[in-house]
Amino acid sequence: MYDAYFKYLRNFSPKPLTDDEKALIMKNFTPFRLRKRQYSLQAGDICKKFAFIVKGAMRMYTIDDKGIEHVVRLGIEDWWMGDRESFVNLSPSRYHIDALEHCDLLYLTLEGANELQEKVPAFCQMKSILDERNQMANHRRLTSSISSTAKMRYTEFVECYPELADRFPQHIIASYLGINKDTLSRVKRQHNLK
Amino acid sequence: MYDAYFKYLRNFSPKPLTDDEKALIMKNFTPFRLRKRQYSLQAGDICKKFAFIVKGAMRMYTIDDKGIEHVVRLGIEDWWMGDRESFVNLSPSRYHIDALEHCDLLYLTLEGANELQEKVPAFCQMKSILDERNQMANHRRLTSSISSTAKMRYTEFVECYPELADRFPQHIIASYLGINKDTLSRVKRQHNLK
DNA sequence: AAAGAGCGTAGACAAATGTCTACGAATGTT
DNA sequence: AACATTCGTAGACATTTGTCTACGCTCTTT
Repeated sequence: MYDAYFKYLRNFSPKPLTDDEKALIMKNFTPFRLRKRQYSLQAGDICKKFAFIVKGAMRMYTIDDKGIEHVVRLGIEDWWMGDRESFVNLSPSRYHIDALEHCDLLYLTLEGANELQEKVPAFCQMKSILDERNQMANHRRLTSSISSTAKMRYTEFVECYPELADRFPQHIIASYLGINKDTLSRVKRQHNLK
Repeated sequence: MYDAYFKYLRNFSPKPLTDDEKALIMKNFTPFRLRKRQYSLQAGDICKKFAFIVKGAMRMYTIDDKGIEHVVRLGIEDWWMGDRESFVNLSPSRYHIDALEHCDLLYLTLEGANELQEKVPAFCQMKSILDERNQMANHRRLTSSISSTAKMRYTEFVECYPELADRFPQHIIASYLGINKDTLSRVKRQHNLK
């Protein structure tokens, strides 16, 4: 389990981890197996653990007044999943997180994250790089959501995240893109004809 | 000019600045007066300076293939304005930034930012808090853009940023919200009737 | 005062997207 | 094998949003 994370860390810092660092990581990451359809977080609860996805597929979403689900984030292997706002501020989350496939996770608490950030440079490095990337990705998603049609948004999504496009069911992707599942179906049909 | 920024910093760190710190800030921030309709950044250029707005109102936007402007960010007193991706990566920006009113700015270069981050704890503190906040604000904006109608988006916007709502012309706000200016006009009309 | 630019509003129409219902294929469950 | 569930597709229709044109108001500039 932990090897997946050690390997992942090498993407951010080429320097090999010391044994002490590995021990710290193993101490602070708790392996967890989340079964399909099981919740990792329920809206109203505080997000006390951030998940590193070793294997599987997850989503984070809200449910609005009309009972409609809106997918806010998707994640598969090597992605992180959690409600950052709730995690950092210890505030109740507005989001649900659940598994769309059986998942192998490594759970990290806030204290764990803080300790690793202090004592494991590679982790700190990872965090700051991810923060930057995340910020840019969100920004791009926002721009495209504001200025593009449904068809363009879907095309961009497939180009940008091909792994996600065939991993998640279509209605989930539609929700992620902020469009109706029927609309997405239509868009794909018209797209194929050209 | 600098006093505005010193005062602003106190929101992030109560500890008063030392004279050395003040000197460092004054060394790295360049005052600049940007007149109405003047550009601070043109798409294609590298964003070499980040602006702290002492006074005035600015916007950042793209122009798409059809020549339509899409406002990505708005800013007034005590806000920052710049294309972070371009600024950090020294990559050409896709955005324009200009002034909607006469502006008094404090310009900061990347080197300046790095020096301040190293040597002025209050600045570093400010940056990390702003990063967090910015991330959350973007996330909220994204969620609302994906899951809300035009009317709801406008209502949320007014609640969240009343200062912006009456400071910027309506067609700019419409663009910021990702809706047509005519649609926003309609939405407001219907809103007032209820 | 005159002319022009910027801005908000309005209405008619077009296009995009949402809603609803139904169906069939694939999959999982018993 | 029988059954229920999930998922994608399709078409008819409603609603929302965009497009275009026109008008009037305000402000600036001349």
